[in-house]
Amino acid sequence: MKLGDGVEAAIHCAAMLAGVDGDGTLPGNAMAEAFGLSPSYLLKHLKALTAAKVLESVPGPSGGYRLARPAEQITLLDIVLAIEGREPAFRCGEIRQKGSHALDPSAYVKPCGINVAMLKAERAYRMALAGTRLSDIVTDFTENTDQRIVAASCAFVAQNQRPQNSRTRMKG
Amino acid sequence: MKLGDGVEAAIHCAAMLAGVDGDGTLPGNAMAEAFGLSPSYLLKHLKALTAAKVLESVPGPSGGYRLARPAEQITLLDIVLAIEGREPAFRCGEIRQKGSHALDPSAYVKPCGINVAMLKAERAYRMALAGTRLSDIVTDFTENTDQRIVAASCAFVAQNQRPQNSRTRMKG
DNA sequence: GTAGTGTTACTCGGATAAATATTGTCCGAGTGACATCGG
DNA sequence: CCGATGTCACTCGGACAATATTTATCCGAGTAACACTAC
Repeated sequence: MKLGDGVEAAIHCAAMLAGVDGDGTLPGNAMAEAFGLSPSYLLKHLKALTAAKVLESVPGPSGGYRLARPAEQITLLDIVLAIEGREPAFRCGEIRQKGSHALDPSAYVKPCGINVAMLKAERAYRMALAGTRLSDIVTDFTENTDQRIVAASCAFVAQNQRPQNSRTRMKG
Repeated sequence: MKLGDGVEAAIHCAAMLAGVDGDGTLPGNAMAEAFGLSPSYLLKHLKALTAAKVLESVPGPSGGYRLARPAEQITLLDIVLAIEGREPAFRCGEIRQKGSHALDPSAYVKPCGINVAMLKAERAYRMALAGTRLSDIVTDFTENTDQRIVAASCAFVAQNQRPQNSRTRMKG
């Protein structure tokens, strides 16, 4: 029951990407530096988010990552599933029919009650994650966070974002 | 986000232990054989359950394991926490202040909103687990399972349980 | 026949290897920007 | 001065090690039953 460490990084990056203007992008390298992570490792997770259609990637200079859809349409569940995989945490190994006194397979047509209970709990977990949109995270961040952090984050985004439409970045 | 494989075994064992008479015990060896698991490995998890006060262990011949309290007072959450550990799956590494442009620590007094959201979801998960008692599992098992399985399980328990009060087991 | 005693076999408990998943790193493919060259 | 072109640097993407966690195993400590002996 240990959630991968990359989930935290993924959500932070997604929240930061929600702050870029228009369809501009933010390089993974900049985000890694912003959060003190090894760039190569963060790329691994950003790649997973891209494969899950949560982010879009733009190659080449002035490339980077961008949200694949508005922050209102991205939930924490999307991000968690993209990083941790879509299959449930509890996988029933059907050990009830693995024992030495196994019965005829026809006896095991009904699902294992333990599996049902565990999956029910996990469904509650996913429901709670699905109920939190990325835009909620951003709103809560801008409202209930020390304004120094908000200002610093906005400044960082403004300085590192790469506009995509016919404009080059200004340096320094 | 992968739940340990021992959780399934632990719940099955606990449900089986709920079927022993009085304060009789069931050896871990028998349960391992019943579910086709390696005995030495199952002992590890049973030990964890014992340390968490979910089970009680009786050493010596005619010893074994027994529920530490009635099945109505044991929830799936107790078992899961005993096996997987009590700390939450999502651990906030506070990467927001690990970056290169870290601010004064006084800016980070308010908790990270992402951490709050994740912990809220996990609380929902634990609430669902806490809402399912071991007695519910047993009831659902006896009512909504093929009676061949129920009969086989009861027979196995009756044959392998060790009465604890001044009576020795009858063999064969 | 009954009580005491020593042995034995069975139990759980902790410490120790193997396997797997996660974490971390590196190198290669692709692309747009920049400088250079020609008109 | 303007446009085309070649080079370059920066990006993401996938393949490759190191570490941590989980899984599996073995051996030792403890205890109650059993057999034996003495009374």
